[in-house]
Amino acid sequence: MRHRLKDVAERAGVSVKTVSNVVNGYVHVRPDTRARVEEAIAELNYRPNLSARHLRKGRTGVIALAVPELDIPYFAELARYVVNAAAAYGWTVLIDQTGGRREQERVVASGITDHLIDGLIFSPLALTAEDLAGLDGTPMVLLGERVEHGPADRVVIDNVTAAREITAHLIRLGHRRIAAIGSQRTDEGASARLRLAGYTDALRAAGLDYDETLVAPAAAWHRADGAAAMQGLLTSGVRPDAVFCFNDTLALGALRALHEAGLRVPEDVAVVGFDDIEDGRFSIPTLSTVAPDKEKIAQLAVELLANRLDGDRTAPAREVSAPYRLEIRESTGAR
Amino acid sequence: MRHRLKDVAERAGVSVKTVSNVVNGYVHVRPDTRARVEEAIAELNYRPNLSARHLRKGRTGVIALAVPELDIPYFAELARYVVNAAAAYGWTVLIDQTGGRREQERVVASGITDHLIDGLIFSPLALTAEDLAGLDGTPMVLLGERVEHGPADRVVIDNVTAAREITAHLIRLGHRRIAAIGSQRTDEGASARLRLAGYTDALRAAGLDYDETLVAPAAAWHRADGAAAMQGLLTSGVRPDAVFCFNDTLALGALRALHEAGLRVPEDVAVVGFDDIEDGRFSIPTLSTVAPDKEKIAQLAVELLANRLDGDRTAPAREVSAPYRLEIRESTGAR
DNA sequence: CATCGTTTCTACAACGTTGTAGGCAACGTT
DNA sequence: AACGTTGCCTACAACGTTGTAGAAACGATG
Repeated sequence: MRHRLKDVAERAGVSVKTVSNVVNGYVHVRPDTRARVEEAIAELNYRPNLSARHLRKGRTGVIALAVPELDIPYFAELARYVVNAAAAYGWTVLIDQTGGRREQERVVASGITDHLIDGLIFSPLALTAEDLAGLDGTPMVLLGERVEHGPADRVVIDNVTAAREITAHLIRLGHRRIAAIGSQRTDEGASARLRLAGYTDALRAAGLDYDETLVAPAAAWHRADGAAAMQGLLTSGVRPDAVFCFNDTLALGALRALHEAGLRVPEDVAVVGFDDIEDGRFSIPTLSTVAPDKEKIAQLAVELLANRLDGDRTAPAREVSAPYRLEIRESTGAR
Repeated sequence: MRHRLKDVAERAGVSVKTVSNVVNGYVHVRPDTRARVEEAIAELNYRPNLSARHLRKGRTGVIALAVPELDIPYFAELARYVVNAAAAYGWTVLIDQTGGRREQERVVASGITDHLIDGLIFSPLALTAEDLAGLDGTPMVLLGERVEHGPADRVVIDNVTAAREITAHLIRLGHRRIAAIGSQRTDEGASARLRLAGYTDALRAAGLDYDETLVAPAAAWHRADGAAAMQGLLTSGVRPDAVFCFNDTLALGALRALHEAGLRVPEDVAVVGFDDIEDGRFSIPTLSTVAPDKEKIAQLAVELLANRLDGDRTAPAREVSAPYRLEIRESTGAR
């Protein structure tokens, strides 16, 4: 069924290599020969065998994107942009789901896949710098702050400043008892640590006290965790006038919990999130948030990977920063 | 850096093939030889080259999942389940995003990828049965009703009955002017056609008139389209007492538009969706919906593909049906 | 002791592709 | 006329793996 270079070659009456040259756009092929070969290719519906090509060339044209969970909207949206950015290089993207488990992340990083892919864009949750240290193999670009001084290129956003700014926005609106949802005790969650730091920075700058009872942890950052954390705050008697959730899904859960408690947003409690997922543009109320430029993040990641693939693989790791902006919507009083 | 069978063989003092036999769990290898080989494998951190293996065996252990858009929550959730179901077979999933464009879907189906993957699970939006007809190549499982009598295995849910049931639920609650959002004029959108049929069936069964002005088209099925369609209905003066949206994102958009128009849900207008995405479990109000068993859909799809890969590739196409249930929440009055 | 079957291992070829080296014309230059 | 250059093409080997065929060692059987 499937045809090979050899079949095309026989049909066109040339050598296998000449067909290969036509397929690869090699210049020195006579126009009539090229035409004959192309005709044969079309007739047989020939398509190159990528595995064989890879085996020979060492390149597949496939990169992997590894994220904790695909049904977290932030990662789904990011995946979309990565796929698009990679398409500009003619690459296909293989998407891997690690579940945020360290073991699975290690498997992905150390490359169960690494003979199949040219490079890896990786958003780790649980992996440590040591896990990454001993890796030979596949060029890698890390997303986020989880691995701070690892051996690989990274794309980050300035979490501390962004968190400070969105908290300052709440303070500017007159809020004084500002809760934070999403802190994490474990070593995991570098983002959590940085966003918490930005939050406390903003409080300090405004002369407000840091009140530990206003800070609620969240094991994962799903809607259910946000709802539970908000409920926890309310039933424990603390009565915040604003809440900074460390991502949008937490915030959507918090909105829900506030609604169930009969509190109005933003009149009784203002809410902000982080990530700018699409849900937040249609929720009731719409959600004020930090909007990282996901398209840019994806482009930068793909670009770093491309440079690494074509260039010096032993060059020192680079770190680039992607922009963000504040997106003020109804949940902090905009209308 | 990367080691080959040959390196392991030299280190263990055996032939290349013996190492291959150990790697593949061949029985007739003396225990001490096996131990020596395994030691060498561990020391060199050997991992087989998948491309080479594929070239030789014709199998990669990689399947592809092609969906229109990853940041449509339904597909993201489905992708998660497919990845998990595939893991049970030791398969990796490559995720492809077609954008729902026919050209791109055709490329995917006819297999730009098809030398790299063993099989394809495909959720087409725009593809026709003819596009699929002439395909040699890769075993394929289709999701949904888009291609009705194609040459490939399919997993479907009974859209007509499900739509009829959720509409009947609205009628049972006393609603009489029930709008529908999501119809599509073009040939695309088999789901739209079937869900519309279920809707009209339910009206007819209850002796209600079909009122064309209550049916709003939606080009795509995003939140923004749902909001626009709902707004359109309201400004055109029709005043429904309930809305059946053909998927949940449309419904979330409709909720938003109703909110902006000052209408309460469910008191003034009841709303139902279709898909049971996570957002609908936390939206305000929470969303009544048809909940297809996504995990089951994924499992069935992977299973069909496995049968096709291991079994008779020319056997007639099979079609299996996945269950669903109604999930009644606040948007139709539950509390 | 000869024969046979089983276990354990090896050599070789092949999967489909492309890089390298080289050959043969045709051309322009001395 | 001899030479080098260029354009076009081919033959061969190699990428890392596994299936096939068969060799060598061993024990069991008659």
